[in-house]
Amino acid sequence: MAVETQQELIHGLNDGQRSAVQQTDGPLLIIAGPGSGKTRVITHRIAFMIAKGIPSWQIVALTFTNKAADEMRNRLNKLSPGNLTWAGTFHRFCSRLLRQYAALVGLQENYTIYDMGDSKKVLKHAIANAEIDVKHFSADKIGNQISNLKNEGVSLEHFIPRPGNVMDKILSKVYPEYQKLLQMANAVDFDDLLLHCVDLLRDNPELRESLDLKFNYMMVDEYQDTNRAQYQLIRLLNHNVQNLAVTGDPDQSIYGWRGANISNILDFEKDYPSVSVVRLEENYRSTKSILRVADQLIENNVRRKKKKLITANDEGKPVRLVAYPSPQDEAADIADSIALAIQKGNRKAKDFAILYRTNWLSRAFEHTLRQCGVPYQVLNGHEFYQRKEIKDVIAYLHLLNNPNDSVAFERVVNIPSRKIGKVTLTRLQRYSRENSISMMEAARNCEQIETIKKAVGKRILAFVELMDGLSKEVDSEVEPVIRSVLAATGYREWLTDDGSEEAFERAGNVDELVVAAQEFDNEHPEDGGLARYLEQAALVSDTDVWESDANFVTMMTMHAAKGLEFPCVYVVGLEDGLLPHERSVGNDDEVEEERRLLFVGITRAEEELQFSRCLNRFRRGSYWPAIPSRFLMELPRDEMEIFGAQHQQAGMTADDLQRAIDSMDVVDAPDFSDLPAIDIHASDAAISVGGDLFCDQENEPATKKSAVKKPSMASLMTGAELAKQHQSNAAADRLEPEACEVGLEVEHVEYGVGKVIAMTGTGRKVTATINFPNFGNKRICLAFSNLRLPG
DNA sequence: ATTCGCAAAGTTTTT
DNA sequence: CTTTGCGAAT
Repeated sequence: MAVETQQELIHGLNDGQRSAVQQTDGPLLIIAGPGSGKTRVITHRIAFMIAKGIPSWQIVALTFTNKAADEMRNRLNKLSPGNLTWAGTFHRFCSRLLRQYAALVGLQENYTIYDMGDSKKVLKHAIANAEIDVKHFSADKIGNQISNLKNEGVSLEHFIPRPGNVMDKILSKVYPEYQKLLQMANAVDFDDLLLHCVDLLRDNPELRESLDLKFNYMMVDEYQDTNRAQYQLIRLLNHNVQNLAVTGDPDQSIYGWRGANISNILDFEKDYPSVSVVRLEENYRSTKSILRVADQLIENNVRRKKKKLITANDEGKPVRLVAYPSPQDEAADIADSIALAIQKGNRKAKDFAILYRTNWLSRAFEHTLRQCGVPYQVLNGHEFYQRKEIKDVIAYLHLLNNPNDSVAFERVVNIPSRKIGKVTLTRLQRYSRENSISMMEAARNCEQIETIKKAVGKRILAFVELMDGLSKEVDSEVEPVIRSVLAATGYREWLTDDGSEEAFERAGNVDELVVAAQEFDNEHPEDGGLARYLEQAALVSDTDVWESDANFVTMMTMHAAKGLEFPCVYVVGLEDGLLPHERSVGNDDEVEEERRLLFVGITRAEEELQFSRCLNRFRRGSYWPAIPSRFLMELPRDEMEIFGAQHQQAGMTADDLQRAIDSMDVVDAPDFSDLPAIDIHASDAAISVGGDLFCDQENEPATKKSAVKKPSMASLMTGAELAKQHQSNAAADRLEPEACEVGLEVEHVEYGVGKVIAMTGTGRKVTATINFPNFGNKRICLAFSNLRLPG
């Protein structure tokens, strides 16, 4: 019977897939291009192992998101019911491991996982305690450095500051203090979850060996996105027993910025010399025309192993590239197209995805989709859990679960107001630091603190008693605990006190939290409880909340889209500075990562794909001409459909472009789903020619060019456009920062005419000190002001 | 202790 | 142009 099952499991797989499934032992590297049936291979491989007689509890599968893990578990349960394979994210895996061995790294099992906001608060305390002047290194910078160290697997005792390095000198003071505060709070940050586990295994050889044996078979998905700490963890758990299979695609490595090390996958063959390598190159997802676009784009990366994308799928429709006058047009047209396709019955809402580089780009689309009555879901971050009211309630739960959680203490001690203010808090903090105890302990002993008056101490003790009382009510279910907290603190009443609409909405969010907790209780009858609930709340990711079955248009970042697929994909905002992001230009490796990001975006599409960019983009207060993304030059434009660039020709000046923009007739949204396209080929369109506007990166950025707009026929403009025009006109004769010099007469909207008497700063921070006859001297940052020449 | 007002900074991407 | 954070005032 077992043999028959094994046969069934490899039936219908291609050669590469089959060989990956059948090689259950020893190190295995699966290079899997997009849409190559990777998840299928992984699940079938695990089922195959189980069918072979390998105990399922010896198998661990590490995935990138919880969603991917759920998906895997579901599929696996169909192939192999009742199996005990552990599937989950690295962070969850480590979290579980740490709960068990917390004491070995100086924690208690009920430790708290701090999110970024929480860790930042701790960091600020650490910086203050270390008496570091944050003049030239911001707290964020320092935090990033610590995070980078941790991602590199450098724990405190392995950190050796380089002599003469200023940042290292700061880190040598802040890093230890930060870790000390975390430990006192019995808390970890995200990076610590991994790092503590690495330390745990490194420092306890016999434990390491037993776990190595216990997790006999390991699989790691998205291996190209693992960082050094994760790499070390994997190596530590696959030393004696090397039944390790990793899957990944170097072309989809998009997390370098958070420490992902692309050489982890490129060097896998060196790390495990006896490795077998399987390549899954056939794509089952996309049309030929989409794949050619993806292929040609990624060919431009230098640091890469060549790989071909092949598919037996149809040719499909040509990929579209559209230039819109403004983001409003972009959003309106795309929403219209989607609405029309749905209306005509060609598509469902859930067939569409709108992908972008940064989260804020979703706003315009939310607006237009709502107007068109198209249902949508936006995946952005842990937005729900970041709300003040939610964080407040969760903080109470954290404090109940882990009374030493000082960040939670500081958050809720005066919410609702208990007349325990900033000064009192500072006194408690000092006491807690001097005695190396948590805030809660300090509060308990507040009568010992001379500087705290009796009356205040009484209020503090009342709070301590409140929490003590609540902690007795903590039981196996979460929902009743939240209800007790709300009841005992009067939080909800405090929230709705002012009767405002906003307050009402917030109360609604709190209610939603209660419902979510209830659901959690129902779904986790065995393995629930406060600790697990809080762990889950801390480790949810963007895509985890994505509802793949519900009928919504999906909007998310290209990062979040990894691993997903949609029939129709819109990749929007393809402008230099957005993609590639302005913070990566100038660094070749980072630009290559941006290119991979677009590659990921493209390869999400099954049947239809549209790129778009805008000629103007609203940034920092007003509209600026936007340069097309350099990646657009790298696509096979001769086979794509190009819209909206009709007026652009090689050799245009900025003014010419502006005139073209003003007379653009793309305002009436073209209907792509239906009309025969006006096919403007590359030879006709300026963006192909390398006209200096688009291709010559040596040129000054557009933001520095004159932004003069010629008025166009008002009768043809919508209200939004008029508003936009107005704004542009306001900026029309705006003084260019580099034209400003001492002695110049300038005019300010509010202060009138004045004379520049001094200039300070460089780049965007150039500031002029200007003497206005009626207002005296004013310091004005040129990049943000509306200075103009008088007259 | 809270509230108000002004100034500076700012927009990646996420476990 | 917004938001956030800090400082001063009540």
